[in-house]
Amino acid sequence: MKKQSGITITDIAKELKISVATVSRAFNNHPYVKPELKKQILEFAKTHGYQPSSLASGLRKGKTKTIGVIIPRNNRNFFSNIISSIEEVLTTAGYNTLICQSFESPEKEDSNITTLINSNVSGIIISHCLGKNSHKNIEEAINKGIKVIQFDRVFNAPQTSFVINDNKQGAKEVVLHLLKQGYKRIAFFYGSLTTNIFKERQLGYLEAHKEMGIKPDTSLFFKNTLTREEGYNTTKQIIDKNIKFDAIFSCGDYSALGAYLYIKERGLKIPEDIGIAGFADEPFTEFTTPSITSVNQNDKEMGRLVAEQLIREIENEKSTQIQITIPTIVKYRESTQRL
Amino acid sequence: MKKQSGITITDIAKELKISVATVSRAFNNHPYVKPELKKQILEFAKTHGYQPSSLASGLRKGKTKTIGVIIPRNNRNFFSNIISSIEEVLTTAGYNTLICQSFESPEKEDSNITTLINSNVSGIIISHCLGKNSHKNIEEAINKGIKVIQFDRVFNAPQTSFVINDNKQGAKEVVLHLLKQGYKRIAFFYGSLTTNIFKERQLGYLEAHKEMGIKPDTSLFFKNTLTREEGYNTTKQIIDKNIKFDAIFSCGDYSALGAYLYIKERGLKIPEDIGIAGFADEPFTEFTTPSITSVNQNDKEMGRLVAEQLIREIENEKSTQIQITIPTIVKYRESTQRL
DNA sequence: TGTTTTTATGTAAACGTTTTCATTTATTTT
DNA sequence: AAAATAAATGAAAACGTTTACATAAAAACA
Repeated sequence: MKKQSGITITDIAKELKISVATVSRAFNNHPYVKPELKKQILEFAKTHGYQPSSLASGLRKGKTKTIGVIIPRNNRNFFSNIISSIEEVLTTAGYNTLICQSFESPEKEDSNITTLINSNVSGIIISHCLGKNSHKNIEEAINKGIKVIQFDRVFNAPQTSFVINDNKQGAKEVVLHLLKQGYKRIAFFYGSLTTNIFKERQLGYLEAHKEMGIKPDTSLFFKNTLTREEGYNTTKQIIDKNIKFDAIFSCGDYSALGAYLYIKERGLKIPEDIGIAGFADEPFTEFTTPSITSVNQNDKEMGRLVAEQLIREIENEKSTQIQITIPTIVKYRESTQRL
Repeated sequence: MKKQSGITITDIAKELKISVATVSRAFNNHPYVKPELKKQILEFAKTHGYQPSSLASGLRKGKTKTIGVIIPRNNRNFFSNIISSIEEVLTTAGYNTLICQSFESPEKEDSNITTLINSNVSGIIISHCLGKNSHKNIEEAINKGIKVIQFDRVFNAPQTSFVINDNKQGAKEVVLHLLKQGYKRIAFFYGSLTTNIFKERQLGYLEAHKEMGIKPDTSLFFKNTLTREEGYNTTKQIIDKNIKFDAIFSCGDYSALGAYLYIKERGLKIPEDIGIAGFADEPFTEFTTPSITSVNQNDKEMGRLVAEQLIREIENEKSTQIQITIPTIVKYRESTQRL
C-alpha cells in the first residue's frame, strides 16, 4: 500500500555531495568522470537499489528504449514464434517490447501506429494487415525519427528495411513438386494480390508451370480468407460445381486443413485423388493422416534478423537500409506423394 | 530525417492565449473548464494533430498506461492465445502491453519484473516460470503501488488476485474417463509439484482413483520437462524397463505427443494397447490418428478475465482481490476410447 | 446591495533525467 | 613558471505533463 518510490539520481548526488550531472554521467559512461568517483557512485547506487527512470530519460532524450511490434494477431503460430524471437533479441539488447495486434484491420493498424508514436518508441517492427494500402502513418513515424522495419507482409513505399521469406521460391518448389507428381490441374487458394506474399506465391505457381511447359488455368485461382472454414467451403464449392482439379496449393495451412477435412469427409483419397499442399508449416501439418506438405518459413530466424537489423539502424547513425530474403524450405509430406 | 516533433500542450496554450493548466484540464475532462473553451481546445488539438506525451504524463503522475505481461514463452499455443486476448482487452481500455518472456528461468523472470518496475508500468500480469520460489521482486512491485495479478501458474503468497484453470477437475475427469474405459495402470507425466498446476492435476488423478476405489500406484508417476523429446524418452524407458502400464496421462500435450510417437513407432496400438491423454488442447491433438484426448483450458477467456480484473484493480481504488477458477473442458478423442 | 459559494482560469512547482555552458582543477607545453 | 590545453565537475535549463495553490469571474444567497 505505502507507495515507496525508489531513490533517484538527486538522492545519490545529495548523499555523495556531488552534482546530479556527474552522477548522470557516471551511469552513461561519460569519459569525464574520475574512475574512483564513478566507482563510488555505482557502488552507492547498487547498495541502495537505484533504478533509473526510463520515463524521465525518455522524456528528456525524446527517445525510449522501447520498440513497438505490430502484427495481425499473436495467436497464429507464425507470428507468435516471431514475437518470441524478437522479444528475446530486444531484451538482450536492453529494449522493451510493446506489442499490438491489428486483427487484420487497417484502422486498428493505424491507431496502433499512432499509439506507438506517442509512446515515443524508438523503433517499430511491423507486418501489415491484409488490405492495407495507405502508409501515411508510417511516414509520419519515420518523419519523427522513429526507425521502422517491415517483415513478411511489406510495402515497397515508404523506403524501409525489410525481411521477407522467399515466397516465390517456396511456392515454385511446391508446385513444381506437385506437377512432377503428375498433378495437372492445381487449384490455388490465395488472399488479396495487393499483399506481397500472395502475389509472390502466385508468381511461384506460374513460374513452376512455365518451367514444366504447362499452361496454367487461372480459373483455378480462388481468392478467400484462408481460414479453415473458407478452405472447407471453397473446396466444397469446387467439387460441387464439378470443376476439374486434382490438387490444391493453399497459401495458408488452415485453409489447406479445411480442404483436407472436406476431401476426407467426401470420401476422396489424399494424395491419390487429390494432392494438398499448404504454406507456413503449422505444427499440425506434420500429424494429420496423411501429413500435409507445407512450406516452412524459419520464423525464429526471421524474428532474429528483423530485430537485429532494427537495433543496428537505431544505434548506428550511418547504417544503411537493407532487404533480406530468407530461404523457405519445403517440407515434403504424404499429402502430395502419389508416385 | 527531419525530426519533426509534434505540438505540445504549451503550443496550444500559447496559440489560444490561455494557460497550459486549462488545456491539460480540457484533455482530462476536468469539470472546471467552460464547455465552449473546451470545445475550442479539443478542436484545435485535433486539427493540429496534437498527441499527448505519455512519457511526460507518466513521469509526472508516477504511473503510465502500460501493463507488463510476463510469461514463460510466447511460442506456446496456450500462452500466445492468452497474450492475444490480453492485448485485445488492454488496448481497448487504453493501455499498452509490454511483453516479457522468462523462458522458464527464475533469474530472467526476476529481471523482467525489475525492468517492468522501472518502466513505471501500472500493472503486471504474470504466469511464473517453473521452479520459481522467491517472490521478493513481486512484493517490491506491490510496495511501489503496482497492481499485480497472476494466472495459470500462481503462488499463494504474496496476496494478489489470480485466475486459474480448474486443473484438478479437468485431470480428475480425464482419469475417471480412462478408468471407466478399463485402463487400470495409468502412468502420470508431470512437472515439479511445487508448481500449482501439476500439484492440482495430480490431486485430480488421485481423486479419480479414490472415487473408483482403485489404489493408485505412485511408481507410475514420472516427473519430466513435458517436452516432446522427454515424452518420447520417458515412454521408451517405461516400456524398456517392462513397467506394467496401459495408459498415459500427461500434464502437457507435447509430451503426450512424444509418447504417441514412440508407441506408434514401437508398433503398439492406441487406444487398444495403450490409452493417451494430454493437457492443453494444442491444435495438433485434434488431427493425429488417433486424435488425442486432452483438456481444454479456454485460453481466450482466461486472458480476458485476467486483463479485466487487473484494470478493475487499477482504476477502482477500492476493488477487492479475487480468485477466479475457470472450468476446464475435456475433449474426449480417439486415443482413449477403447470400448 | 453586499457576502458567500461555486465555477473557471492562471501561476508555478514538480516528476527524474540529460546536456549545454560555465567553471574549476589537473596536466601538458613553452 | 606562466600559458595553454585537457580533464573533471557544477549550475541550470529543458523535456511535456499534472496539480496544489492562488486568484478571478460568475452564480447563488442573504
